[in-house]
Amino acid sequence: MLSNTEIAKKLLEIRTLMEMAGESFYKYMAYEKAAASVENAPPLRDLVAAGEHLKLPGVGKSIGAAIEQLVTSGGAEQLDLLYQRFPPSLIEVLGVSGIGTKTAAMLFTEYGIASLADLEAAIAAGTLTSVPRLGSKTIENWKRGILAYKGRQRRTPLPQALAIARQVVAHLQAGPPLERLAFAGSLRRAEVTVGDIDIVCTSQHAADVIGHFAQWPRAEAVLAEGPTKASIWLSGGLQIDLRVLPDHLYGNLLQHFTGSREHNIKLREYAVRRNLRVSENGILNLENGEVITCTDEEGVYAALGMQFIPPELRSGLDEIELARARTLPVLIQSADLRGDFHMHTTWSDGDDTLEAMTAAAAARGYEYHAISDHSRGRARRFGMGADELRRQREEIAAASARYGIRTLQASEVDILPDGSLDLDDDVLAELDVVVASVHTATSQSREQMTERLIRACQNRYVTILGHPTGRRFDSSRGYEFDYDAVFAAAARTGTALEIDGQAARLDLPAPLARLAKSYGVTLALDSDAHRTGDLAAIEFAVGQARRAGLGKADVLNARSLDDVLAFVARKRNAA
DNA sequence: GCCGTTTTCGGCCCGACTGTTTTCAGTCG
Repeated sequence: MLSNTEIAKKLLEIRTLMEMAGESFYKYMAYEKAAASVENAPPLRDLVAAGEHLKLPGVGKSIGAAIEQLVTSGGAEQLDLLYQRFPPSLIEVLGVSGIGTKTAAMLFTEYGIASLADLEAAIAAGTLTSVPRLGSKTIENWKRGILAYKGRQRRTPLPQALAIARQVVAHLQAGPPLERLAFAGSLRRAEVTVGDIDIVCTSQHAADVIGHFAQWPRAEAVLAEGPTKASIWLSGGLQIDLRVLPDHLYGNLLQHFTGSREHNIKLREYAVRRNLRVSENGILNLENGEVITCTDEEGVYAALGMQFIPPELRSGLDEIELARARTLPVLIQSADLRGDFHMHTTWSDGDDTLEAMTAAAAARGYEYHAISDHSRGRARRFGMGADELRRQREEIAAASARYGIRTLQASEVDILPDGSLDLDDDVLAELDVVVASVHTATSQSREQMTERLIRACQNRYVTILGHPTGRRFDSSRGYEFDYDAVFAAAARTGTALEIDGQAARLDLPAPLARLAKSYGVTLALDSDAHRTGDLAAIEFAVGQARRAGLGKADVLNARSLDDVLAFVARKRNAA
């Protein structure tokens, strides 16, 4: 079963092959728009089953049919036809930076180059030296591009990219004077993974800033270097783009570089209908030739007659329509959070003591937090049973009093393969909060996993379902289950679903959190910290929540302690 | 191929940088 991301990839493949086949620009661009739409949509498998995929923006009759085929069979008629003209292996040639569809199509039809291996062989044999408009510099760039392609990791997880971005910023700030600087692109939109790092800044010394940037010692290569813009490559293939403009254009610049691409296209299409041309250089009034420049991003959206659109919502779905109607949701913010329900200590697999974690939680200004060490689980060395929990309770009371924060006792209890829990109900009943998670038997069938999770929701003591999909960037793709069935069960039983902010997880991902909200589910944003320094990972959970369009009312830990305890009690008493 | 707060037909974002060029096509974001 193909995931949304995989289907989006197939649509982009169709788009690329159509361009090579000489189809019209707008025809293949429609596939690109549809692919972006699919990325942010709820699971297509379920949409297609309900016939609702045709409601996705950019998906009409033709593309809708292709999506249906991809969902049911994993392939599409149209793709097969295109494969008759161009081999699938030609796609990898386009992965080489500097080679686009025109060049790839030319290399294939004129020189029979059908794969990356063919291209390497042709370069080595020198057969391309006689090709018109192909000089030695281009060939050298391709060689470098091939190396980068081979060494390139997949898209970089957001937390990792952010750490690198901060190092670049430190380098930039040590250079020529800057006025304002910000992360842009997918990093600012809090996408779960980023393809490259975009940074914008304003300065009166653009050329010097660019030069300083290009000389960053960690840069493996400088891809492009112009008067206002440069791109570098790090070893491993991550690309960093910097754009520098004068400060009075900061709003236009930030808006432009934050994207997404689809958001900008839609925004500009809308602007054109109002005789306005939007770019990073300002908003040009096509009627009177005046240029509106904006010192902040709010000004850009205001000039277009709409509400400010938070970066996390700029996906190109329906945010522009909502902003025009002034009906965008008011998104949750970090400052709204009053606590964190998921963290570990040295009582189980955490690195820091309960006291240290409590002090750190208090230092973040929380009203409450929950210590949720693991249950004993299968062969877990430090997991906690009834006795350990009882002893831990005394330590919690002492720490809570010392740091002036309400420390709740929780457990991250394993959901066993049959959906029962690793601790007995009478033990769970003594806890303030219960986070239930799947850690074992993750290869169960979709049906088994669905049953298992629903049964966990039905336990009156389960407050929160932890990292619900089980995916991890470093190891696991996660397990499959029927999202609709489980989310409906969570809503029905008053069980919250977690958005786990741990760097390797970010689970639930935003499209699923959005789906959960549509079922009326309450979400809990957690750090899943195993050391004091990781409590800040809750920010990543906030990012996903914002992408999902969640507001304060949707988030359990944006509520007061009394309201949280009432949420817990309501479920316990309802059963 | 998709879409509509002037349109169900006639539109469809915008600009920077590179290489190989005497004016621009291709690529990229």
